[in-house]
Amino acid sequence: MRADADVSVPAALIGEPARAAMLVALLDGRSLPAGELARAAGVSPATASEHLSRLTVGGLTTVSRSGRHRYYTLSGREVARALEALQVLAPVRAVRSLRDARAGSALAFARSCYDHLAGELAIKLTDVLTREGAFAPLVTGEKGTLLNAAHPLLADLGLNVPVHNPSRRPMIRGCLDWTERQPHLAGHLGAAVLTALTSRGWLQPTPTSRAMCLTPEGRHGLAHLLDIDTTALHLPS
Amino acid sequence: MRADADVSVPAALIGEPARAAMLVALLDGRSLPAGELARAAGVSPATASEHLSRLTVGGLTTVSRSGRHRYYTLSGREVARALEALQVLAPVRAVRSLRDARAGSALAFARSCYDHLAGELAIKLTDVLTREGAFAPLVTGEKGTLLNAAHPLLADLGLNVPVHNPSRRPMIRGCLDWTERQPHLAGHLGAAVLTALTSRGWLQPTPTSRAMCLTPEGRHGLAHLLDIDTTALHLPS
DNA sequence: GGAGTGTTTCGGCGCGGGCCGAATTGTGTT
DNA sequence: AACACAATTCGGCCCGCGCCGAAACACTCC
Repeated sequence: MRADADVSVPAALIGEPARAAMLVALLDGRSLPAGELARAAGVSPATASEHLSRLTVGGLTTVSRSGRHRYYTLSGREVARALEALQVLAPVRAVRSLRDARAGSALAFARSCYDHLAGELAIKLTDVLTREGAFAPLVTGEKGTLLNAAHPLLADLGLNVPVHNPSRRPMIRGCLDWTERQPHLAGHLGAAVLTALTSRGWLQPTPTSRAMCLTPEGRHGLAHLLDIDTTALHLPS
Repeated sequence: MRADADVSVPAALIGEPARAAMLVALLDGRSLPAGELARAAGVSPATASEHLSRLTVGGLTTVSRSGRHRYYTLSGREVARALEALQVLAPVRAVRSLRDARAGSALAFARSCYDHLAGELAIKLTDVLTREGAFAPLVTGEKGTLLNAAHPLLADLGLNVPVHNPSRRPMIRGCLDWTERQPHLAGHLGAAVLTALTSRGWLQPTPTSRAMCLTPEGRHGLAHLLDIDTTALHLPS
């Protein structure tokens, strides 16, 4: 028998700008050391340490120590889910500087979202795959249905998609893209696409943010793959 | 172009015990007047009013005035989603009194969850329907697949389920039950089941909480429908 | 119009907690 | 052993805000 659960506890943990910034920095599934998270949140190491301690006690993050660093990571997919659900409710943050605008446009173009790709590029990919019948139109937060596991685009990326997947995690899932306001490809396949793109050097993670950087080879490769002009792919300058 | 959204804003709104209590009270989709929400949260009307004002400015709730009452309601399904996602992360609240225990057991047995049914009874229903092949086993947060639209249990409830549904809302969805730790039936069908049960007087909403009260007729009707002994259905005393 | 009730606004109190600098612990490096 | 660096703990400051009582509105009903 379980009494009522208090929603306010995890919400209060997330509802603090510094902590929220750290959690969002971890949203792509990476493990980051305390110092880096302090910088990401714009607070002193002392403050960050206290916040991280609370987050860990509250079960939102997990620590793993390695040498003199302590790496923090989101403690599970449920945490990422909650953060995404809250992002949908979040107002737009004002752009304060040119630097912010740059960072914003880079993020808007391509960024990692937990373990898959988000942003303009992700939407382009999703659109092409949907239009060409690889899977049914995605719905935010829902499991998607695979229609053509042998779609050439997927094959070109070296992905052979099993028709039936044994794991509990859905092969295809719609994840709301909060820059584009439409669902993009997530789930197993979404993760596989991201790893394929990075492993062939088309996209590179940036050290400071979740933005993914499109390399020149990536630009040509993707233009060919998506059958569009290279100029259609913004390069965040 | 959209800059980064600040997750901490909605989270901070939810991350306050009084406000969280009011939001949870609204989780079943009802509209409640300010005074009732004040009681639900255990604060004075003055305090509740201030909280409700903040929630509304923050876009989590909507007001509609009717006479000298002001009815507040969650402003959308996204809000309910976020609350559910946070509930998964929430720790168990300690039971402080017998009164709490009573309320807890009533809630654990049957309660409304936004617009569908949750709790032990919901799990029983979901189990029977799954075992008998009405739909595939549910996964939390995912769209489910209908297998037998003409299942006798659904027919007995007067539900004729369209095989293809035109709306964007999925017919079947798995929703994590935080008392039972398994998914229960949500989506269009979940909502239809709840209305069917209440409209034939088997379940009655309680004025003060989300608990649903099983009537004697409901007890017999459901025992027959689920093909189990009436004693298997707890009556919250 | 006047009584009664639901709701909001205002003023003021007090606690919680976010913040930092300095000191401390623990772990690699030379 | 001595040093350097990451991370945490401690002490103290202070702002934000949650809370309530009293008063002001707003609306209904008589």
